[in-house]
Amino acid sequence: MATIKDVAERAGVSVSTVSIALKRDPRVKESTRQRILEAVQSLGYRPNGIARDLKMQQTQTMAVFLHDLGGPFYSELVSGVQDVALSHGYSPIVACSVGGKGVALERLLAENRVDGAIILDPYIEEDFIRQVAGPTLPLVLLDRDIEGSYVYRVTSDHEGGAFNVTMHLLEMGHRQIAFIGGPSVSVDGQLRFRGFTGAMKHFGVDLEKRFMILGDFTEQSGYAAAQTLLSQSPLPEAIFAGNDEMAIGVLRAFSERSIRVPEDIALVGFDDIRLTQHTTPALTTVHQPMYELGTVATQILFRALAGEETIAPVILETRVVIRASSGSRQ
Amino acid sequence: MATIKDVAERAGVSVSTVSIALKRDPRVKESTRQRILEAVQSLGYRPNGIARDLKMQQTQTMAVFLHDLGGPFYSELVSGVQDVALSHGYSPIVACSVGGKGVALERLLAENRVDGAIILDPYIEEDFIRQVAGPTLPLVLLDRDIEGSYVYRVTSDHEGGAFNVTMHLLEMGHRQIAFIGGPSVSVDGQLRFRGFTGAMKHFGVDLEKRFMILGDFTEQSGYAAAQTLLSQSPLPEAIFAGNDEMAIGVLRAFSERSIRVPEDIALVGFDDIRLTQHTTPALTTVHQPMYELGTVATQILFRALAGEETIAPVILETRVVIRASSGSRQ
DNA sequence: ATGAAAGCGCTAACAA
DNA sequence: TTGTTAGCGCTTTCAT
Repeated sequence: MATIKDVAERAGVSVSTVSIALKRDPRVKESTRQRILEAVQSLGYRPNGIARDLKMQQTQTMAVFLHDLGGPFYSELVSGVQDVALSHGYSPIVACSVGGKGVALERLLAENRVDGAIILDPYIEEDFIRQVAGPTLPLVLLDRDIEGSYVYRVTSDHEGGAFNVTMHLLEMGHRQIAFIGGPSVSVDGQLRFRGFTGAMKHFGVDLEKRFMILGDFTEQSGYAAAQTLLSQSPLPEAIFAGNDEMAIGVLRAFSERSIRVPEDIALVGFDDIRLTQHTTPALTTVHQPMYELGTVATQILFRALAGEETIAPVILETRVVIRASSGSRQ
Repeated sequence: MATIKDVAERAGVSVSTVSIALKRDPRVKESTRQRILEAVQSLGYRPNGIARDLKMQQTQTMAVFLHDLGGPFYSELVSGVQDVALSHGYSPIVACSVGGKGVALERLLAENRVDGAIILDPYIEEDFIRQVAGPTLPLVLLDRDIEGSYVYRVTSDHEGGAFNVTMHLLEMGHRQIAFIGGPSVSVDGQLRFRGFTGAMKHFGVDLEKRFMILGDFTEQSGYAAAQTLLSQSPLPEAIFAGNDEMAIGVLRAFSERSIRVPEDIALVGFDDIRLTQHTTPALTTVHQPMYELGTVATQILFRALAGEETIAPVILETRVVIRASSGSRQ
């Protein structure tokens, strides 16, 4: 691999001349620039980014950490990030935080290989985040509730969305409503539950303990939750699944037992993943503005990078999407 | 940010001692190691990965380039990559190759910021790939047909899969079969077309020009293709959409016009994305082993990194998944 | 068991 | 307009 030194020798100039010539600095004469360019060409020289990063003490790179890439709307989030990052001359890279005790986390965050990061992963430990964040590494957390310096927050209005979709069920006349929750670490799961209970209280409806089931946001766990519900009749009149994945699991369990949605029981989810439009019946759910989440988070990251220290947490609006699964008003 | 030098001073030893002590080298006495560890602790020292990368001339990091992260089965691919990479002490990072003329591409590949990469993107230019690949940067291409040194190839058997699923349609008695192709740059699209024509020829069925339509693998283009077909009756007896996305577009167009699948017309896709199980009717398609694609590609990358120069291209088996959309044999 | 010193490839202040 | 030089933070011989 040719280095800048090789180019300098070949062109008969010093390294510094090559360095500045390559950034089209007008200080270097056009004729020498040409010679340098030829040397670059013939040697197949490409600058070593790592050396530059070390010298410059920054990488122009930011990371997005996702718990698993499979998440159904991550692509939109990442587009949002990418659009903003590129406009600042940054390239975003995406890494999964799972696997091998977070090798990628260590390597990218703890070892300074990126200038900042956006994190959407309930499982990354709070201590680690606090430790690693700093003036040279601002961190924007999505759907987390951690305070700390150089730690910023953006979230969707999970509570509001859950409140509204629960109100929708209540307005449809349902009272016996089951809730299938997410894993306890997930703040968004907790907020959705708060929204649910809030609406129930608002309508003066008591919660039934046996209708509160814990899942883990997987289709599997939705399926299991439906089994649990089925084993202890009578069924509730409606189910609010903490996310669409679990709602789809419920749907599968019900279709196996020929229980009709929404005729026998209404069902709503949360997230508005693409699949919800294609299930039978199509699923009523709550839409999160994922693209915007990405852009807003990235904008905050750049403000932090620019030196702004305190930035208020941002909460983005969600929107109830009514489809067939919650029944039709007659 | 504290550096190794700060730690050395604080602990009253030399930089080199700190360096080796930190990798638990037995040469350094336990008592000094303790002192060093304390210094690390109190200064909050974390090694600078970039400096190490520069010195070591490698990053222990590999990249996966995807055209867009949204791709429905990328997550499985990435899991496969991750599992193998981690076992080699590497962390994979994922980057989108689109946007801003491939800033990420430049930065990660051309500037040595990763030790190797896996590329799944028909749009990245062949020249760039050839130029950038080298002994210090092996590249594994998925679904591409580029020869070059330090360029390796893995692909699913698109042609075989397409052949088989077309045979399935033919065996169901269909003869007038339309094909909706992918964008011309995509080798996999071409191979699927080859498989299709191969099966048609095998059955001695002539292709009708008006039934060959070009799409671009988006749902949109499938919808448009269906419109085209509808505008020039009679309809074919079956449609082979080059991928599931387009098949879903076709389905949408047909449902709007109340054309029944498979009663009025049979339909098959390709890829076996998750959605195909949930469409109405469920979609017959061809399954690609995405996880395996990831593991195999990564293994090849590490063989190349270990010095193996010529590695034969690998082709992985695909499998026809028969569901309702292709009709039932009576 | 520890330290001194060179150097990875680049940039930028300062000199000439 | 170009060259000299120092140094980014680390690892690693080679001395001691």
